Amino acid sequence: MVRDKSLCGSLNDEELITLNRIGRPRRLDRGETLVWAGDEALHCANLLSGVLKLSASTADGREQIVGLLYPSDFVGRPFAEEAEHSVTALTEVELCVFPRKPFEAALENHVRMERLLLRRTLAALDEARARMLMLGRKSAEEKVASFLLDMAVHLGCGKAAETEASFDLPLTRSQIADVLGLTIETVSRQMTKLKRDGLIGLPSGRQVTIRNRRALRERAEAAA
Amino acid sequence: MVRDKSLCGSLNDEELITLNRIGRPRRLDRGETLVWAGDEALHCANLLSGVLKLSASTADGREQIVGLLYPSDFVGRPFAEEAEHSVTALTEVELCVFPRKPFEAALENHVRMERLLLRRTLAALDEARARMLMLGRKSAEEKVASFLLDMAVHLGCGKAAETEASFDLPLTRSQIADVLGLTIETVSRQMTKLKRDGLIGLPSGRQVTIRNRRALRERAEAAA
DNA sequence: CGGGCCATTGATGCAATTCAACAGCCGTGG
DNA sequence: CCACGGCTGTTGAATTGCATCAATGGCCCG
Repeated sequence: MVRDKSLCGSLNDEELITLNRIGRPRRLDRGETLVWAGDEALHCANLLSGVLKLSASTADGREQIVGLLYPSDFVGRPFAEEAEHSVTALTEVELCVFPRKPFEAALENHVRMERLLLRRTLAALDEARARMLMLGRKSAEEKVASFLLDMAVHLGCGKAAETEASFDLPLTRSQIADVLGLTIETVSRQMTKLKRDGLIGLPSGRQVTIRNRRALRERAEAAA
Repeated sequence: MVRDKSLCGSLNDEELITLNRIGRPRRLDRGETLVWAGDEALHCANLLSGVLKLSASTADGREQIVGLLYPSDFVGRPFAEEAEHSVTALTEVELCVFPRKPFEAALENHVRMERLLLRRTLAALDEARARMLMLGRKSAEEKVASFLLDMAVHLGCGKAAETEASFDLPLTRSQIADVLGLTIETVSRQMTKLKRDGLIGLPSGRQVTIRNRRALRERAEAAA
């Protein structure tokens, strides 16, 4: 099913053979990191299952998560010698890893792959920019509300328009804070506020139930 | 000189002919906007001279500038029916505009153009993510210092390592605030602080002199 | 049972926003 | 020519949203 949307998917047989020749499966445990920012960029990959975080940090250790990757997402940065961001598993993760150089060569030889990657990169750029609006201009409450709605969508509890939805957050409070540019405490406080107001339920640590999607969307304000 | 780095540049003659057939020159005055967020995405373009801002805003009107475009940068979003961001001229601007559909067709037929666009998009994504770190994790002073250093680079006063550099900001204080996720007043205060401390000079409204690049870099903290 | 994590909650502090006043600059039109 | 209003930028005072500091409880695992 991942194959349908992934870079490997929607390739023809010949292209698939090429990719398979250079790709190797790999598993990561929760917390393991595949790439460290600043290291030589040796690999690209396709995410098959699980969730990855893409993070950057300041010289003095402040961290910002600059992207979350879900199954079928592309991992890595072709054409760069050095990795700009760290890539770390938030859950157990399965990848299909390609050494970067051969992968780049494959891109050159298979126009459809390159085309596909271009479209994904353009989409990723749109998403990054939407996040810039959130980081720069939203309040803590708006950030947390948007985040929860986002998670619901990505974890598959998205579409069911106005029914309740429950899911398990793959992130700790601290990681959520790093996504939103806040602190642990503020995230926690905003979540209990949303709970007090009946918009969400927090049965246990990582579990979230969206009780009133419409109202939550209102608190997320801003442009979708 | 723009041709050297632009999408049109580094194309061969046959490709150039194709582009020229579909592209038309266009001029924008300071403040004119080429594309409105939410409108149908009709055009792509190459920026020949001047500076453009790319901006997003919340439902209630808060604005965030999500990117600045300089000569030779690519403008627009191929393969999207609707524009996600507004594109507005910060200075007088010259563009080479392509209707989106024909441009997409040209991409399909000219692999090297597509390849070039992919690399640029990947670079833009890196830059957007660097900005996310800034928006989420830097203090007002760090933001302003980084911004000024950035501007120096983009306006060509960049390289001259440790000499003084002067330039004219193409942005008003309010626009700088929209880049940094701050308010006008905070930007103004931080700039006069940097001036008081002797790191920069502010001869007149829009003019800036970088007096001590090294110290300014220290205040910008974080990762470059 | 004890020691890590993780999350929540309260008290306090501070950086940035908000509200407000004012000065310089410019073009317009009396 | 100068008076005027609009726009940009600076500065001050008050306010506040979020960070910081600190304490506590739950949970898992050794």
